[in-house]
Amino acid sequence: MDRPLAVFLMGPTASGKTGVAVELVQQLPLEIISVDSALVYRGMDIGTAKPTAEVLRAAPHRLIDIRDPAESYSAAAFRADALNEMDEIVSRGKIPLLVGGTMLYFNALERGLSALPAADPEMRARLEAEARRDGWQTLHRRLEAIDPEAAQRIHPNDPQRIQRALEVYELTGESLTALCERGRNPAPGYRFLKIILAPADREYLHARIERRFRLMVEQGFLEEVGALRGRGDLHPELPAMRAVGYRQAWAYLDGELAQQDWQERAVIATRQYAKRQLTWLRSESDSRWIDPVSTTDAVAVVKALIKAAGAAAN
RNA sequence: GGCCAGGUAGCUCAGUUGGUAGAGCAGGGGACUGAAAAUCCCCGUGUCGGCAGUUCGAUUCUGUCCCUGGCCA
Repeated sequence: MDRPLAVFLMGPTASGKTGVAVELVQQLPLEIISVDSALVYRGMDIGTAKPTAEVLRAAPHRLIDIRDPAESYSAAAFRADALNEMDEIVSRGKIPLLVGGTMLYFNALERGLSALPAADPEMRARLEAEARRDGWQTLHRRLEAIDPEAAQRIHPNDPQRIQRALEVYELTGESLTALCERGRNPAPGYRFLKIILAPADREYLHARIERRFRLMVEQGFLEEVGALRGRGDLHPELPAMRAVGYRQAWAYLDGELAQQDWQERAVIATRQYAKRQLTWLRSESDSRWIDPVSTTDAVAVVKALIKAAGAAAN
């Protein structure tokens, strides 16, 4: 028997992915898995444009609300979780529909990750402290001695990657480059149908982003962030609180951003996020692009693609 | 109406002792292996408000007009 089909529905933020996915599950034997690093967090609903409870009842999404905002998630955790969910869906005779905008997660799922150690909060804190004392440039020079290739690849101004490369070495005694050269996870036992939903017109996307953000504010986005902040155990450095919009709202509540500024900054951050997503999407070769603007019925097109891919299996 | 301060990149501004100008932000392109809605890298020609004058040469000096803000009537 052939490998089971799994469908990717990828796209930048505010491209209408959720709407299409919700319609699809009502018409085809699909089950949705969310591919989104922010939707995993409970209590982050408005600012992440999480589907409403009502929508989720009609079209359940897996891998939503699986973490507290104080926790972190990761590409590796996503890969494992997604593969579990996919197997489960297939065992019930359905097709997994992976919908989202976190391209690293799609990438990790499809192409796998190398055998690297998980993030180690203590090690990171230590490296952070060293960086505060000596500067990241110094740590970058240290990386150069340990792993010249990684140092070549990683810019001296990129603290996150310098930290990760050093963390990997400290934890394993082997360089990031050496570990990566040993390859990645074997390809998952699925056939992937990769669909990209993205408007070609950037102006149009920007307008949608802006409109959607205003809606979020009307729906009480600021109150949502206020409640999170009011918990007392969260802080702006957490992965969850660094999310687009949340970061700016938090800064406003802290008095670091003027009232008239935080909203504009949040919209700007969203646009820039969409741009990064599009950069990633452009490098996807074996995908089918659908422009929701010029396509009269995107749902019908996607549906036909899935049917064709399903038929190809038999 | 008078006086003052401005009019330079999409925005906020710097600057040119006269040799046609550059930052931040925005925007665009790119990278991406356990934080990824993250973290980084690269990209700056614009009648220097209009017209006229002085000058080899004016965005820079002069005149005038227009526009914006403030103060005074």
